[in-house]
Amino acid sequence: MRGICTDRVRPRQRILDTARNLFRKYGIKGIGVEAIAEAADTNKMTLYRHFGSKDELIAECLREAANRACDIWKDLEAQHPDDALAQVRGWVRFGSACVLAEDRGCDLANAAVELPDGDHPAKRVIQEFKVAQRNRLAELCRRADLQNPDLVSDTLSLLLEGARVNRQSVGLDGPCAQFVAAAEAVIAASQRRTDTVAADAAR
Amino acid sequence: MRGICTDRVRPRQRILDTARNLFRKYGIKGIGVEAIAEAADTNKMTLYRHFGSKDELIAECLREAANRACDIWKDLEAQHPDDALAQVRGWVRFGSACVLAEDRGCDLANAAVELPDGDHPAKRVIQEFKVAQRNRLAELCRRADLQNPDLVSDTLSLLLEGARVNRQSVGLDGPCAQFVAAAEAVIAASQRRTDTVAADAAR
DNA sequence: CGCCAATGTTACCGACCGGTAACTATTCGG
DNA sequence: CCGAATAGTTACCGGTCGGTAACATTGGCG
Repeated sequence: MRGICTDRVRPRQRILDTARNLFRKYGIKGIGVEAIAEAADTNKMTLYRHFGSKDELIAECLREAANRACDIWKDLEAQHPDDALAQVRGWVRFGSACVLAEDRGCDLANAAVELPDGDHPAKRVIQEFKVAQRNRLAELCRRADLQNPDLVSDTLSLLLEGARVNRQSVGLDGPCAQFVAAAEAVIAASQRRTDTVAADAAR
Repeated sequence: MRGICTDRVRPRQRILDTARNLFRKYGIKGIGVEAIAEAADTNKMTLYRHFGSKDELIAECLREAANRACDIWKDLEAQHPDDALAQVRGWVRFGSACVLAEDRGCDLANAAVELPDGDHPAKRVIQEFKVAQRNRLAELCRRADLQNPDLVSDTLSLLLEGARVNRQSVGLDGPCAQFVAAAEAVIAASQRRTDTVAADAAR
């Protein structure tokens, strides 16, 4: 018995992966620790030995999701080395892929909505992650020689955050379908200093 | 005893108002029906006689919130009669006021995040509301003679949705602080056909 | 007044919640 | 091969959840 091939990973990691999926599927408050443990082919005691409480499990899940999400920046640099503008455009396309692929939005943002309690251990994780992402994108926009880089990066952040949350309300046919077009227009409008780019951006 | 002056409203309305506040404060899944009934100076039975279930109470709350939110359009028309562009700008300022005033974002969008279950009676309410808002704003942008009115309205929608959800993760100092600037820039960029406005929009 | 509908009260249901205790079985490194 | 750490099992705790039954109380209206 037991799962077919999941046995090579230790319970701690199985629990984290399973919890992340179930939180996405049912909402953080919509799934209990026992169900998580069972779905991870283990038991409640082991879960509580690794994470002291459900709240800590939540926080650890988000920490992992945040680390995973931070890999973008390396990927972008790898795909477009020394081309900050192409990296900004890559960020947009990556964001679009997230919107299209995931029926649920950003785990961190969703958790912030689901956990209004300001003292929750997850809140610190969420805030630090979002601030870090914001700074990274702003830096990228600066290196891409865009006008008003801080305004552009915050605009792009808001567009993506809006697209990911709006998809959960309206679906794929809603405003989120315009995310790429909106983002590209913003980028184009703030790079007017170079001369030839305005034309292809209008398309 | 009893509340000081709340007795003039019938229990049904008291329950709706109280539920809306408590859902905001603790999250939909974070508060129980008994607590809602007691906070509304009534009891669980009365609640269940008016709304058949917690899920129906949630849906009814959102229906009311949606109706309340629809009053904007009349207000905008009243404040800037026959000036669609001013109404678009008014929409932006109203959105900004929401972001600044409420620590929690749009009740409907939050509910969509908190209730991943696709069969929940609230889902239909949320979707219809968001679609209606989108159409209204798009129509306004069309009447304001903006270029690409559909793209502009969706961009503005995404910006506001992003600002309201991002505020819950990062707080008021995050990207949401740039909502007005971002929105104004988008509007300005899409009204280049008239000649004099570009200057004041640059500020 | 007397009737009826709306409300309030109390007690209860089964299910599940997050969390713990005590004990056993497994694994793995020295 | 032994000992220690890790993992699994079972049973349990008090509390809360959404939801219901039966009955008592109120209040408005003909």
